[in-house]
Amino acid sequence: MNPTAVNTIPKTGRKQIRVVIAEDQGMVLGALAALLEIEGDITVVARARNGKEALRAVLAHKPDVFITDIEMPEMTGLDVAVELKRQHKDTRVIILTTFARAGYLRRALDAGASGYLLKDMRAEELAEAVRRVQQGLRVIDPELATEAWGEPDPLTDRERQVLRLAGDGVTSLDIANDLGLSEGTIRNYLSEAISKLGAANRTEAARIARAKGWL
Amino acid sequence: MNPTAVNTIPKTGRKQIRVVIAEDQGMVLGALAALLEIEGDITVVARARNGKEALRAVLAHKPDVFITDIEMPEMTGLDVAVELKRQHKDTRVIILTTFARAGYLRRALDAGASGYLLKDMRAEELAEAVRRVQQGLRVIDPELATEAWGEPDPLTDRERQVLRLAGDGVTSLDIANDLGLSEGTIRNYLSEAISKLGAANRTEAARIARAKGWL
DNA sequence: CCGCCTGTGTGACATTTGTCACGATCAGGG
DNA sequence: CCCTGATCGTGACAAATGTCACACAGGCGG
Repeated sequence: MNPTAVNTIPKTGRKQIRVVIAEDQGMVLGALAALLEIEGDITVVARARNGKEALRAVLAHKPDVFITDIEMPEMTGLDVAVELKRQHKDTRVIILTTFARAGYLRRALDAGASGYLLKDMRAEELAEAVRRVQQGLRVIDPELATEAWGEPDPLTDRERQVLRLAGDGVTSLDIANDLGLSEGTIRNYLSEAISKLGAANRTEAARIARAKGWL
Repeated sequence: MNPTAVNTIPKTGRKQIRVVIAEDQGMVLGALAALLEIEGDITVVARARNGKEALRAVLAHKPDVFITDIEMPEMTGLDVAVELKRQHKDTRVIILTTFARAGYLRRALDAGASGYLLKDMRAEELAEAVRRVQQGLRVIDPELATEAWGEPDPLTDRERQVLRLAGDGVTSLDIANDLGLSEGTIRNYLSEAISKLGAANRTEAARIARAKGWL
């Protein structure tokens, strides 16, 4: 069974598209590389298993396209994108992630990413997206593109920070000591966050915020 | 050992190893298939994106090896393995998952799985594992193999059930109504679970239990 | 300069949560 | 038949949590 064997684009004709891939799960990283390599017109010049490694690889190889996961050790894929933008590198960035969260997409676009794909799209679409992006087009998952215009994150930085800890079961008092604030203040932040998110308590609030990609 | 059995397997010489893959993320599914196909001695005869589809595919194609994710729609990879065992099918099962949880491994072995691999292993190891498993060997992630013999799940069914809800932010009273019990009873279960897990509160307890794969 | 928002803090109060001690029932194993 | 463990319950108490009202600082836009 070889559905990907044939494709519209000539495999050998023009110059190769050079790609760097970053993904923390080794199995997925290797598999994605294999997937792109069999396309013929795409070459994977480097692989990275965390954000810092990825940044180094992109700076060193100056690929046409950089494909990256978001949640990685050391540095987030979004952080890497931001850094590349800051340095005015012209490598195009494709975010490839599990999470269909409006918050992530928004941050990705702010970071100048050219693509935002979900891992549960069809595998064939990845190579196609690489070609499109290399030509200067944008490739955004269609469902997300609309949903993203939904609700912006209502939380302030402090509220987010406090809620993240509370959601892991850290106690108000411990959070206060961690951040050098008073316990009452922490309770106020949590109360605010709970009401903004329409939750019944800190745990539910954290769950909601996480689901929306705000944490 | 049989003289015809070769250690270093020639990529083309022998008969192909027939494989079915199940994985809900299309991108990963396609990529894994590509990864195995380039090995030459492995053929992916079918792909599935959920548990039921996977079960049908295995029954229809009777492959040598069945590679499956755990967390999938419709039916868990573990459920599929259990069902195959129940029907005395001799397809070998490899569980391929993100989660290094002792609880999952234990259940996988109970379900008669021949392999338990983590997605963050090196990609090359997958094909090798397929070959080993087809020869009747077991392939278990080494770190897990030891850790799994560590702690068994200390929670009772009720405690697990209650903790799962509490971890999502459901209130003691609501849980009580849900399950038709008294609120005090719920608090007792939670208190027990918290102390068994060495946590400071329900939220942390849920986090710990989830991390261990007990929820 | 005047609001307005965020960040920070206090104090008071009601509710929820966590702990303990104590029972009762029921099933299964030795 | 007795012991054990899981299940379910009550009552009481201490601690954590959630809500409100109020206050004061700094910054930013109008």
